[in-house]
Amino acid sequence: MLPAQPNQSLIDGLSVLQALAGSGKSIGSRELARMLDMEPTKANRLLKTLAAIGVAQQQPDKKYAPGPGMHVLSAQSLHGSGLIRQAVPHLETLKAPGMIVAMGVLWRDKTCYLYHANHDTPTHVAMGAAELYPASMSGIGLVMLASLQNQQVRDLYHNHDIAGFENVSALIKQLKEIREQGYAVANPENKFTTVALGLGDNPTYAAIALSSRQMNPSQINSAVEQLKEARQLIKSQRGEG
Amino acid sequence: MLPAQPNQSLIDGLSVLQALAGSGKSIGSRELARMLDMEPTKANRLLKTLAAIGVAQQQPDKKYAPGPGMHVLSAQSLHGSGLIRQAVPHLETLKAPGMIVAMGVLWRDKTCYLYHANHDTPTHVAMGAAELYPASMSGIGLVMLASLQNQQVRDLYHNHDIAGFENVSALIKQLKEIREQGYAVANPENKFTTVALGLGDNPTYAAIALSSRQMNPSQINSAVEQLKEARQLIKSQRGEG
DNA sequence: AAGCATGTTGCTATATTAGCACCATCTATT
DNA sequence: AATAGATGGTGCTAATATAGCAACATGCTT
Repeated sequence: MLPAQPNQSLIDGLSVLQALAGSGKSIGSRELARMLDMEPTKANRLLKTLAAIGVAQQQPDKKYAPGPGMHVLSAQSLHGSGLIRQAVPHLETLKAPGMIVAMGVLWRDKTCYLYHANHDTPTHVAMGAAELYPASMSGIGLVMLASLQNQQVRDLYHNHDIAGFENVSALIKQLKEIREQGYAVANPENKFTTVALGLGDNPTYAAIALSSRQMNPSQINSAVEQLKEARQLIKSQRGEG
Repeated sequence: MLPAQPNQSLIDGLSVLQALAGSGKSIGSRELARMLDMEPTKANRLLKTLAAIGVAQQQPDKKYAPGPGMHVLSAQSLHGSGLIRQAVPHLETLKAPGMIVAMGVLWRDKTCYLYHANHDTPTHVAMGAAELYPASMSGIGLVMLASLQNQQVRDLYHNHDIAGFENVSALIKQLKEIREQGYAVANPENKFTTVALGLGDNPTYAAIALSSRQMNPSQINSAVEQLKEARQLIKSQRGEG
């Protein structure tokens, strides 16, 4: 919830930072202003401020790219939360041919993968995933959505379409089911089945998932058990157990 | 350089974000205010703003911890720059018993390691390094400092002690040498020898290094050659070659 | 050369933040 | 149980920093 006196400049600045980090290439200030529907002067000043503190850097062609500070931020947050360090070893034991192992968080109405691997993906590629996928169509996203209150979900999708669902009520109905059974099953495109489980309660800070070609009920059960075991191991390593 | 109209709120907000990411534990607003020498109301409002957009999250005890947005930022910047993805495979080939392989960037007057491994460090641990070390005492830091202009170095250490050097002039003298020979050799504590090489020119965005117990001149040469080879491979993969 | 897009700045009305005083809540101490 | 101190959080108004127009310099394309 917003404080009594939210800092709008910080919010805008971080939008710019996100856009810069997510774009994957260098970007000019007016171009970015259009992307974010922002006044160009403002975008320019925010970018230049980010560049001054090293989080962005300005290239010879005057466009802006992520700077060393962004890597520092990234490395420190990876390290600081300990999530990756503690979870990855256990995720790697779940690897198997034909099976995708993933960990992710909810970002607005998207799932952001922090780890995404099949059995032969090298670790550094798995960790560099960062793909964004509609939350309502991913197992991880559904589990994370289920950890929110219904009103928060309604706000999130206020005036937006929900990929894979007719309307908010249909989504909320499925979230109720997920809360009851404690895990989510998703079938995007009816080709892959994903089973997902949340990590941590209040707040659920991330979720882990197993995915493979069309699973039958007994395979789903087995995936749930594997995920529960991994969750337990991660929990105890994080000192929550 | 700062723009005509820098955004102070954004600068302060990112200091808070950095502190939060770097602290490794949850932190209260007054505590953080003291750390950053900031007025407590301000710190509180910045933190709550960060929490509202998901970059921080408030825990049941009301303290603040890094939130999912920070992981998103981290994952996107890791992925977006491509640095890790493109460099790590080549760094891993440099691994050898007794040898430390590292990649890092300059952050203010510190070296921040993005990758730090000996021959048996698992990749996900190597990538979660994020240690901060005085730049003037690390090979990577010296190489990155050498890529700055002397005046920038002076500004950086204005009114600060320089670990390992008597004064700025002594440091600048060594930087000159590094620029001439194209690589840095550091001997912190006279126990380990580190050889480091910069990646990219104008700007030098990162540096790579090999480190082991006391190297003799021929070992240093061999390390330089290995690093040059790795740099060439990384460059061409990044499309700079 | 002309036209257009871009990065950047100066300027001032305006919206936003700073920071004090204050409240509610929690914990530790008496 | 009462008290003292710390904390997270808010309301208020003076003081300040930002918004956004207009404008300039520069580079690219036609």
